[in-house]
Amino acid sequence: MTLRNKELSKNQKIVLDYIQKCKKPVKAYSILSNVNKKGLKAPPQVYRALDKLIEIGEVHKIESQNSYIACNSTCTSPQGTIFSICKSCDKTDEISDAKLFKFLSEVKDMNGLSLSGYNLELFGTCSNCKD
Amino acid sequence: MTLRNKELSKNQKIVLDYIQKCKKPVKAYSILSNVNKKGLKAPPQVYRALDKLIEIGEVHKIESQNSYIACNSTCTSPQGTIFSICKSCDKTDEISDAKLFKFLSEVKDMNGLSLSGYNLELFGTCSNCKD
DNA sequence: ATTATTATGTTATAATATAACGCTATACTC
DNA sequence: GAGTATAGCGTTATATTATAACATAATAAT
Ligand SMILES: [Zn+2]
Ligand SMILES: [Zn+2]
Ligand SMILES: [Zn+2]
Ligand SMILES: [Zn+2]
Repeated sequence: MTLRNKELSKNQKIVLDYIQKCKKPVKAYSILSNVNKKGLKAPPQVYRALDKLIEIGEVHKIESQNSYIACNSTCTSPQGTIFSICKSCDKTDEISDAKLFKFLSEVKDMNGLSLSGYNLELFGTCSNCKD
Repeated sequence: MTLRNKELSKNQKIVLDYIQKCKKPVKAYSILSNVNKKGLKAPPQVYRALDKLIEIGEVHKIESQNSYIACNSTCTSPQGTIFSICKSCDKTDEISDAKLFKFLSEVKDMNGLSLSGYNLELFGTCSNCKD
């Protein structure tokens, strides 16, 4: 049983289900208010679920937006993530460009740093907003 | 007169001076308490200065840490930033690897996104912490 | 000089995230 | 299966990060 397929707890399932239904990244307090009817009443319940889901790679945090998005399953490891983010409409996609992954993963001993992970956020305008 | 060399206001100078003195990224409220004696008394004064300094490229935000660091002057544009971050001691360096810059800047029309900027945060262990 | 723009000082509040505590469920191990 | 370790839950309170709003002052542009 991989980390990823590990049995999730009740709250973890509820939070993951909700995030997966969302097209766009969602904020923690928005998750909270949307799963309120499922019994989650306070921030720690959401944040604890998020911590676990992020740890096992089912969810990623979009750092520049303080928001959370479900992994699209194409990322090979939770340690390396790449996102394209539309500054106009917030459309956000996890990118699985092999060349980019390879390039970043091969950044060895950059500045004396022995690399264990990375996060790349690409900003721009999506095709829908371009017109 | 370039954007970068523009005359700064009093509060902007105070905040930039302080950030430049710091070896590591600093938090907004830490800046606030450290420039208190210079007359900045409330968060908006710091955040407004930060907004401007970030806009002109003198300061960058380390998104994963909610902290701020002075530009080391090697980055060509405020729109593309790369940092190496030690997870053990928070040592953070702005990286100016030409190949990496070039590679990222050439990510054209990734996922339909027309790129206007990016931020890459590399995590790992610095040489001091490696032992 | 008039006007537009930018910055300031201040109070209050919003938004994001964690500490701490007592309790419960589950897994492990002997 | 009893004992014990680990992970999760529910709850209250609080810490941390950031912005809204408003009145005033300084600076730049016409
Ligand atoms: Zn992923
Ligand atoms: Zn868009
Ligand atoms: Zn820079
Ligand atoms: Zn270190």
